Amino acid sequence: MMRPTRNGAQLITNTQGSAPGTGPQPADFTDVRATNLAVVLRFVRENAPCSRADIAASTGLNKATVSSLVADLIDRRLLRETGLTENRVGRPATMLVLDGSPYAAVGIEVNVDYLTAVAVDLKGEALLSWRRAFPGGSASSGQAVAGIAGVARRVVTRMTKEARQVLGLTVAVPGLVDLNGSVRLAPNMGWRDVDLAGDLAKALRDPGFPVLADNDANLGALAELRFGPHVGVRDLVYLTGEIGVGAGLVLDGRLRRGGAGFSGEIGHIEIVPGGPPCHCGRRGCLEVVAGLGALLDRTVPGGVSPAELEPEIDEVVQRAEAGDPVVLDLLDTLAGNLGRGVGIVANLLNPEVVVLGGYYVKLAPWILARAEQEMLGRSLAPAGGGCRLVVSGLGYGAAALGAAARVLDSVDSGRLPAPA
Amino acid sequence: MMRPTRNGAQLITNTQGSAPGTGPQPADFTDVRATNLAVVLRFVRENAPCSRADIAASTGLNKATVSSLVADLIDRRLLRETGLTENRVGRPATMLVLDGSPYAAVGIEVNVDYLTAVAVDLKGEALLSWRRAFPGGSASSGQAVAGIAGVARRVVTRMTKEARQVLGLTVAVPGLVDLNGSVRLAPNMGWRDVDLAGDLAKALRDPGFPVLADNDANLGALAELRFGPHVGVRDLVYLTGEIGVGAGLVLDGRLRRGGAGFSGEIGHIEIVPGGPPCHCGRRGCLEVVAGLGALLDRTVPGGVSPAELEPEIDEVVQRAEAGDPVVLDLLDTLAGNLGRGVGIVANLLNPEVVVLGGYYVKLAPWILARAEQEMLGRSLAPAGGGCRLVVSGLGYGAAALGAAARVLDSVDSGRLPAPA
DNA sequence: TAGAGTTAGTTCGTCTAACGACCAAACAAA
DNA sequence: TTTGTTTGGTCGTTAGACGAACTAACTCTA
Repeated sequence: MMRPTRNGAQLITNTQGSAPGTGPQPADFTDVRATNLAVVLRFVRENAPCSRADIAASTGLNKATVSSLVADLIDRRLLRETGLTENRVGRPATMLVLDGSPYAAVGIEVNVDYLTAVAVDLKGEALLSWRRAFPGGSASSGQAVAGIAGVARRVVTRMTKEARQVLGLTVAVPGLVDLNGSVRLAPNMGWRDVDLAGDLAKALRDPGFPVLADNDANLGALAELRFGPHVGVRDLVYLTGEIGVGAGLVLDGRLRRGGAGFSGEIGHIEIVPGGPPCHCGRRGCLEVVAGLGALLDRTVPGGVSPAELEPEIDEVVQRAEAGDPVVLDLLDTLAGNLGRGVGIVANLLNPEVVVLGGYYVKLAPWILARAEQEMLGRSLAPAGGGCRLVVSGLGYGAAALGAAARVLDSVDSGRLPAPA
Repeated sequence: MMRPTRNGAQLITNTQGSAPGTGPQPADFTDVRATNLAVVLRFVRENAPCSRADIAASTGLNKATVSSLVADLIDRRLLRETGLTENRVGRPATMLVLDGSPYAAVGIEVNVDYLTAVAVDLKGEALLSWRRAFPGGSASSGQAVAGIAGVARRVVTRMTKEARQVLGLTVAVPGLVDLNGSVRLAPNMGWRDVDLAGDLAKALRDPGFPVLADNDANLGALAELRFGPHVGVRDLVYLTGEIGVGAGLVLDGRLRRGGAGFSGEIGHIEIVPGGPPCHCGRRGCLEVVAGLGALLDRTVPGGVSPAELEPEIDEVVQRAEAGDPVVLDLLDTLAGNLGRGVGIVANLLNPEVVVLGGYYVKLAPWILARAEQEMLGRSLAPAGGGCRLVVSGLGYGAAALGAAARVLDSVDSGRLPAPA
């Protein structure tokens, strides 16, 4: 059991949604309550099933306070009492778990050719997982928003039928998304200045829950943090492995989105000066020397179509498994370039973990070791500053899952649903 | 006057010094008090002189609460009442200012050839500024620590003579400093695994104030944030311009040190594959293509000695001013390479500002425009994602100043001296 | 089977500190 | 002088964490 770890020097800080430059906000008692409710909620999430006494002992909160907080969370239907402990000395404890049934968090990932929607309960367990073709690349942004809204409505209806209240909806987009959830630039989608979060909220007509949008890599990082095997990790970088390459940065336990929300654009860092041309107009970008487009261009005859990405990757995997020297060589080169990109991240940010997502997962057997070696060789800090390069276990749905995780994060940081 | 900006969703978060992975700490009333004391202190810092009524109106705190908080801060000798307002309708207000006299924050920067010590008061005004030769590169780490301790003792004695209490001491080191203030690697100093903060605290024999150590670029970033013209900026990157090049990262308003404390090592990112060899064993590092060593190697006959850096830079400046085409060409190349490094930072972190420090300041007329152009041309986000490249106005003492700022930051975030 | 011991959770009184309402003080303008 | 305005303090209220005492419900032991 954990020991109490109270610490005298704490400040109440606004954790989300505050305008930049407003400075720290003063605190009052409701903030104390919100903080402690969130502490208990998170403790139960990580330690369920557990008793009130466990919570008190581990958090350092007073037993009476914990009882009050738990009662509040039960009122809000966030926690639920389950059975009693048995065969133990002393009074049996009533165990607490997260209540999975009353709420849902919705995440949607849009991409050039497909759209993924997931809903999870408070525990993070999947309630729904749809994947369907979506003409994101060819439709106008207005049509795309309408399509997303349609899917969102259907998800919400489904959740309502299950008697669940939707706590929020987040959309993951491959592109630059500003801090207001407006897509400033999404080259693959052909979007520019689309107020996705706003338009979607309008299309859903005052949905009664927050609608947000963010970059797919950012949300992938959140998914790793919540659903991946990274207990206690506070500095993590997630790399998407699609046609493009993007990074999501979690530093000191929170997503860092940059001044305008455009952080993580690792794909257009120059890795090979004078290298192959990139659609962005420059040459040798990480994306063209370590993304999947270039790999497929050279292995699959007739060029790459986004809609056929998965079978084409499978073909690469098959040829690699068969020992095709051309493919193995290309993968080794890709791994080297990827490792150089990871090395940049390791030197600049010193994360504890860099997670490879997307199609990198399938290619991991042929690229992971080389990329890690390359990264370690380029890190100034001994042993890469403790940085590990690992493969995501979340599969393709990471961004959508992260979008849902974004909603749960918001709950975990104090935005609780009102009591009934 | 600012408008009240209370925000319902706040959490009390541990702001510093907590072990990683311990998760969020519960809050009690003392945290509310500490938070609000810090809010008032910071408000007065940024708006002095101001009245209690101003504070209440701008922060949204209750007038009665503000009065109580101000009384507390006056007890602690952090604030001081100054005169009354005149010629205004209504009762004249008693104005409040930071009390500059009772405290001092000490910062020391060590380098290969020199040592800088500064002390500032609560307002950030300089009380003392020493710069002296220091055989950091040639002495053993033990001798160096003893030397630093000697200087520190003299600074403390001086402050004590002025009847000031030292609130803390921070040492800036060019190298990898872990989260405990232990220097893991400082190639230029020839140090490895030197527990600088610990040894120094020991040498000062229970000094009664915290002794910390951190990387010079990190502390330079803090100096810019506090003393530079960057009001409201929450995402800032500072680049040191010495023989080596390091970065200090401020993201979302706080220094981000990475998982082990080794963030910001931009100097050993490969910028020119197959470029000139670097002392780290690799080639084409930013440090050798945009640092000052390479520049001086090619402009100053007979190689570079750290002790002669300043006059040698001056010679470069003179030759540039005279229009020496060789020097201008070298500076242009350096600027291009620097811009490529800044472009990486802009793409990955999307800061609002990148500040060039150290000797880059003197070279700015010949490198700033080119570097900025290069950065903008490499940023995926339009207009560099709003990133500006500017020159530091703080001069060479930035790291020492930042070390002192580190102490003030600690006060600003709630670690207040006890009342008398 | 009757304590004795142990653990869980509640009740109740205390205390901290923010808040709202009110009030006196001190000025300018009429 | 009167009126209005602004400042800053007092006082009672209130939210909510905390500590101690208490009850509940079990196991263990004699």
